[in-house]
Amino acid sequence: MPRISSAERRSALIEAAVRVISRDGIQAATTRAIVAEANMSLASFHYVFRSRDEMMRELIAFVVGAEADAALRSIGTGRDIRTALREALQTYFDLLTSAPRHEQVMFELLHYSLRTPELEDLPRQQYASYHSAVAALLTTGAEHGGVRWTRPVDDIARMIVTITDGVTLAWLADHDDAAANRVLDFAADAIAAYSEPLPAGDSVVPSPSALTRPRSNDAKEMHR
Amino acid sequence: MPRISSAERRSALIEAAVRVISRDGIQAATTRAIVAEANMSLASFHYVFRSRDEMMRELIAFVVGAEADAALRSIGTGRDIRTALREALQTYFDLLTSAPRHEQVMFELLHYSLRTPELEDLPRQQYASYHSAVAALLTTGAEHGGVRWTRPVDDIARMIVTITDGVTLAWLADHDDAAANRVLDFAADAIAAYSEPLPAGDSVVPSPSALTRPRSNDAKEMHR
DNA sequence: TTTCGTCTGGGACAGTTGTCCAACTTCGAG
DNA sequence: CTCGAAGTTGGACAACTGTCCCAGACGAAA
Repeated sequence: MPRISSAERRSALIEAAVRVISRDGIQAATTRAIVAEANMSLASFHYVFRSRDEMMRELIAFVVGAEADAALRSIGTGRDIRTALREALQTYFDLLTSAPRHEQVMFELLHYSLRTPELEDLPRQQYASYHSAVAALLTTGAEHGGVRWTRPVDDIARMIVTITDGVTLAWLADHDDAAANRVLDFAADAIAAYSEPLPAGDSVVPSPSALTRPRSNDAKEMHR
Repeated sequence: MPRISSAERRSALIEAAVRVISRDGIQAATTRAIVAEANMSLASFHYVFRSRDEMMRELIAFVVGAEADAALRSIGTGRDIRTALREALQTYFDLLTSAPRHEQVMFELLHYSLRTPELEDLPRQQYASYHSAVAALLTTGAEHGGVRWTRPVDDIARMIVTITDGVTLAWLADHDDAAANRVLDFAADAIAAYSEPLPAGDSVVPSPSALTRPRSNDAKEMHR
């Protein structure tokens, strides 16, 4: 087969492993299944990875990073903060229903990490990453909506991650779209209750223009 | 070894399997590990179970039933509904922190079922079981607190399961007791907001003015 | 006591797993 | 062109997996 640099092979194998795990579960992500998916020989695997665990570690870091990035792109465009929240949650839910396997993989990797001593520091980082991504989203959303949070953003971010995790699990189990949407309505109400209008003149962004501002360029440069 | 009836052997093996999974994860629950934990010979396994999958199916049913039972025993004793809710959530959280492996096993079994075609109907039943157990709890709690829910109990039950699942996952990942307690405070507030005093005078408890008042958490000391 | 269905245990089977090796091929620097 | 490093390969290894078979051992009915 073609001659490929070591670094390319690493990422090719990781991407192949992600496909295998999505399709058949983490249990099926054997070295042979992965190299078959990547159209490589078995020996290539241990040429670039010292062990399967080493590859798993890189895979998880890669996939968690991508997940946080995806979250950061889901800014709601609603006029008021409640609508913006609901739309962001809907964006996530649409993502879930259109690619359920992806979120399923996230959970499987989490539990795999929790059971693997060499990876036991990863779950903490994984959730810290989620929380800070959502917190950044909340801060941006509040500025756009001309409100401020009456609780620490970190706490509210954790509430949101809590709810999306819970909704995801239940939906993966019973695929009840309507029930999930009712829970998301509830969540948007409850979270929006922890916001209040900014005192006049105190705002960084003038309220009226924020309300009518087009949504185009906002999400880009906000990377924590 | 002693002569044991087929039924006894079944439950002994299932209990041994639960111990193995708790200790080492579902991927370590091999037939050999299970019979070793139960002090049996390997052949005994296939004498009472046609296959490992058949045992897994029984194990999940057994363990999910026990989980729903445990939920039903966690009725809050608070006078107002908000306090009762918070106490019930605290009971669950104490259970989680004192036996984290148990909830971890629940998730692992869920994901195992989702990936096993012959078991794919189990997750739906599992969550239906959780939801109805919590719904029963909510109905009892409302009667006890002299209130009624302003939304269908089934929806509220789903919200609660959503939140406990989410809190559990995050806590398993980062063991942040304080943050979890703040989320549970939030949940109790938000859920209690969907209750209202019974219209007639048949309420056992005087109208609680603190019903929907957000309350800061009186966090107990947390380790770390 | 004999019989017979129920239980037990050791061992075997074929398949899969992670890891490694020795041999082979390619390629660019000297 | 030479040569050594980098890349590639099929095959092997020992360990482990789920499952099965058969020779027994037990206990109650006959």
